Parts: sequence; structure tokens; C-alpha cells
Amino acid sequence: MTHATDTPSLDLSDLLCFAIYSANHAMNRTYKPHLDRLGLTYPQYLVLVVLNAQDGLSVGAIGRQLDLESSTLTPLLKRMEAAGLVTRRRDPEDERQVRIALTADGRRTCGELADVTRCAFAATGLSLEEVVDLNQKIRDMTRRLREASTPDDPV
Amino acid sequence: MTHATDTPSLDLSDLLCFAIYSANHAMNRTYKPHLDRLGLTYPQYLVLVVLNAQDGLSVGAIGRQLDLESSTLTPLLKRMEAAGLVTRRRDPEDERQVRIALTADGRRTCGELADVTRCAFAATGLSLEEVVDLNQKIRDMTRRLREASTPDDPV
DNA sequence: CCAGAATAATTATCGCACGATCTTTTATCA
DNA sequence: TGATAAAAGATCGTGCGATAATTATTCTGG
Repeated sequence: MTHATDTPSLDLSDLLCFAIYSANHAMNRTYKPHLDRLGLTYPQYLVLVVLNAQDGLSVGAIGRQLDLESSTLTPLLKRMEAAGLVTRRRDPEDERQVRIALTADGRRTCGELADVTRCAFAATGLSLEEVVDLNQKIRDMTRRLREASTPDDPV
Repeated sequence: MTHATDTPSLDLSDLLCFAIYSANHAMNRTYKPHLDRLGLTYPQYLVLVVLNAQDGLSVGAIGRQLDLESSTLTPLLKRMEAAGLVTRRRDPEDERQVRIALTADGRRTCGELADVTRCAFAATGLSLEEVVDLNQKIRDMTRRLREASTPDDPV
């Protein structure tokens, strides 16, 4: 059961975590010029992707999709509000929640997202099939990482 | 040849960049309790991995391996110096460079890294073979992303 | 109905990470 | 040799991202 015997090497190039870390950096840099043009940061882009699928979500609902804390999202959403992309309104039904809605400008920016995504896709040099496969493999791993973390914190 | 026609969907779960983004978050969270025990942050852990392989590197040399700027590394290394893990000394041969060397404490901490890496590996739920394969796939993609970015900036 | 628990968001603090700019040191070359 | 260019770090400003503490609202049990 303990497969702790086949020790993974400590060489940087063998570390899966570093491969992911680097891939994330590279992806950010790939997106950057396109997002700069739209006046967006990368997490802001992700928020728009979420709102594009379903508008008027609460801060918490967005956070659950992106796996971000409200303490991260609150200032980020305020910047997006200042940029005129979204509005923030307390839900009259439950005043604890803040509903995030796209403005006309935000919706227009959402219209550009498909192009940005297409460019990034092209930059990977992967076929659509390969992207789907790699996406699935990474998501599976992420799910297992989360499962391994949540049950009980190894103090 | 132009696979720009088969547009990737804008659904969050289909975005490879989001899969990587989430995987990176999840990996960080997996490492956190172990690194907390050692008093390290995740990028500090990566610096130790680099120094463990070759001690006495310059700031720039570390940065090239981790793909980090001096503006990120300088304060990070100062914190590691304050924590007693490394020393920072101008190279007498070339006073522009700052050499980073492990202290006795730093070397002792390096001795613990293999355990941390092993725990993270176990949390992925992947076989060593699968890790090697996924690692390669991600690194290939990262390389292509870098190639697509560098030639000329698509304004 | 009301005290206390639970939930949602905000605030504060810390540590990356980047781009832009600056300083110091080294290299180059007319 | 003496001006200038290049290289290596350091500094500054902005924006995530995490945790912990706080505030405000809603829910729940007696």
C-alpha cells in the first residue's frame, strides 16, 4: 500500500508541482497581451467567464467556481466595478449576499473572450483532442489533491 | 491545417488554463501544511530545491531556473536570509552578482524536502509512471507556449 | 420572541509576481 | 583612456491570494 518506496527525485525538472507552476506562469504570459488590450487581469478574465455563463451571481458563488476566497474576490470585484465592468448590489432577499452583475460594457468585453481563448488555445500547439485529454488528466489530479487535503488536516 | 475553426468552448470546465490555474492552487494547498512545519513558503521551497542541487548560485541563475525576476527573488531571498536559511554575498570576482549559499540550517531543511515531495506525490494519487507522463505533457505545452510568446508580441 | 449559532462579505496583514526604473559594476571601443 | 553600453541586482507601485479577525444579516431552538 505504501508506495513511498519509489521516491520521486528532487530534481526540479522532475517535480510535477513545478511543471504546473511553470505552466501557470507561461499561460499567464500568453494571455497577458490580449488581456492588456481589454484592460483585464487574468483572474478578472476568469470572473467574466463565470459571469458570461451566468450573470448576477453572488460573491460566494463566484468564489466556489473559481476556488477563491471572498477576501480575494471583494477587492478584485471592486476594481472591476471601478473599471465599469460590473455592478455590486446587496441582494434584497438576503442582505448578507452581494450580487455581481455585468454592465453593458462588461457584456461587450465578454464578447471578446472567445477570441482571447482561441489565441491561447492556438499557442499551446495542441489539437482540440489533446487539450480535452490533458484538461481531464489535470482536473482528475486536482480533484484527488483536494480529496487528500480536506478529510483532516495533518497538523 | 488551421484548427482555429474548432473553437474551444468558453465553459470554465473546458478551459485548460483554468485547469492549470486550479491545479496550481490545489498543489499549493497540499504543500502548505508541510511547508508551514518547515517555516517555508512554496516559492522558498523551490529555491531550496534549486540550491540543494547546486549551492552558491547567483540570484540571476536561480531566477533563470525558476523563471522569476530579481524583483521577486530579491525580497524573497532576503526573507530567507532573515530566517537563517541562506547567506547573500557579493561575488568578489564580479561585484554585480550576489551569491546565495545555504547555511547549516538551510542544508538541514533541504534534508526534509524529499519527505515533503513524497507526501505531495502521494496526494496526487498517481503512479510514478503517470506522474512522469503528465509532467512531460505539461512541460511540452509550456515550452510551446513560451515559443509562441517570444518571437513577436501580437499587439 | 429572542439568544446564540451560522452564513456572507469586508478588512487587515503578509508574501509572491510583474513591469518599470534606478544604481552599481563590468565590458567595449573609438 | 575615457565615454558609453551592457549586465546584475535592488527598489517601487500594483494586483493577486491566503489567513485571521470583524461586521452584518439570517436562521434556529427553546
